[in-house]
Amino acid sequence: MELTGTPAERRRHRVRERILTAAEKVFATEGNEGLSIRRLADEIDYSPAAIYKYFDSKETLVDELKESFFQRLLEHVHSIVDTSQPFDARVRKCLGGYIRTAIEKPHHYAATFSHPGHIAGPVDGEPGFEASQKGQAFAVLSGMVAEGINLKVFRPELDASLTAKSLWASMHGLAMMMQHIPSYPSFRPDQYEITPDQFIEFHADFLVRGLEVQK
Amino acid sequence: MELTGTPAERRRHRVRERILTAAEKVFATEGNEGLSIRRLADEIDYSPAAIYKYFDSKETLVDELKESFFQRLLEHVHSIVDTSQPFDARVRKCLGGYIRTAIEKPHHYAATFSHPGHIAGPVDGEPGFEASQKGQAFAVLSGMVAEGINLKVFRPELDASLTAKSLWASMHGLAMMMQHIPSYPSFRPDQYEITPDQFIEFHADFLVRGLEVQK
DNA sequence: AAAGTTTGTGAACAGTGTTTACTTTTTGAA
DNA sequence: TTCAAAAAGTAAACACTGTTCACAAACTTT
Repeated sequence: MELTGTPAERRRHRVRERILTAAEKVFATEGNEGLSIRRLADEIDYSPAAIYKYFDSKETLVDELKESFFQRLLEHVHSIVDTSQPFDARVRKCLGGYIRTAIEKPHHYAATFSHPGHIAGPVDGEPGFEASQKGQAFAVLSGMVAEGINLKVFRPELDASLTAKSLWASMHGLAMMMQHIPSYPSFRPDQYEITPDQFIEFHADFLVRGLEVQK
Repeated sequence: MELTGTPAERRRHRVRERILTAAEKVFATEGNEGLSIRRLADEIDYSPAAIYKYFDSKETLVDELKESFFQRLLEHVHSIVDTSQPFDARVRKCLGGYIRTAIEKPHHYAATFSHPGHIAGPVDGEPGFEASQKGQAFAVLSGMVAEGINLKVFRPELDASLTAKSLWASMHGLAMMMQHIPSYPSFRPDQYEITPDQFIEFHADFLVRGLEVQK
């Protein structure tokens, strides 16, 4: 627990956090629609107008929720990538970990990528892109692809940047599908049962195989 | 122009269509948020309450918009598949066509796959799935994969159903990314310019190559 | 203790989807 | 043609939403 700043600042920070944690709880379970300023005010025993002393709008408040979610997502992927496992296993775990984390908080993930809120911002090539969360996530992915090419595991003619974008899109797609289409992975229960985790593995495998050199 | 039914029925149908086309116009440009019942009522010179004589709720109205969009999407894909082109070209055109149509009406596409509205419904294995739009779209895709396996173009150990799901998710992901992340395809303009169409092609190619037999 | 700033509030504004009671119009049969 | 039943259309209200504004209370600083 940090005890920095004047008492007033600390008090302010405490209330701000109370608002954020209350918002986080509602948003995680009911999403943006279920999160209303009045309800939030009720839960922390303040008036609705009070919240506007701490946040400019509901959107900026939710943006902070999305940002800290994306931060966790990024850290999780990073923690996998930084492992000293064989390249192949690392890639698969990284892709799978991304989807799994995305599915854990569906509302957060969908909101992050649906409204041009925080996922907008600097684009590759523009100043500040590398420092942005999006830039970091992209760097992890395209770095992995580049490594695969160097290791001669992935095809040499591949462009790391473009391939990373295709990979990300494919991961993103599965994350969205598994959220929004009921029992997406478990189609055809007559033939064989397949768990979400197994399908994620299948998907990651399907993508990685497309990159590998043909021998 | 069909002249079926009693005059009353035809009149009713005409008003219903007026509502739908007005809604379509607004929804296409401004999405669900921009489409309000009052605004709709204004545009067709009725009272807001009148609309509820034709639709149970705003949601069911929008569901109809989504449904007819998905119908067009399906028909477009079908028209490509039914071509007598070489298998490889057909697959690529089909995948690309899907994304292109999705991007043409971003709000429709995103809404269709975001809220469990009409994309919900019977799941593979349940009765009525094959007849549903989702079921038909899935049949097209998994049929193509099965054909590729038969032609020994795709790897024989692939499961057509699972693979189709992975493919669909990957397509879906790119469609969403290209909508929501500004200039997704054109990253790294310093290295080389790439148009959205070129990126879609790259993506489809990336996916298909992962399915092909290694020679 | 006085002045000034921050924090909190009740009430209102402008929206939203939806329902209710009511009137007008249209329909179908006596 | 007349007349009751059904359908179409509406104004007004309800219960929400995010947000703002004038004002009061509390805390800080001088």
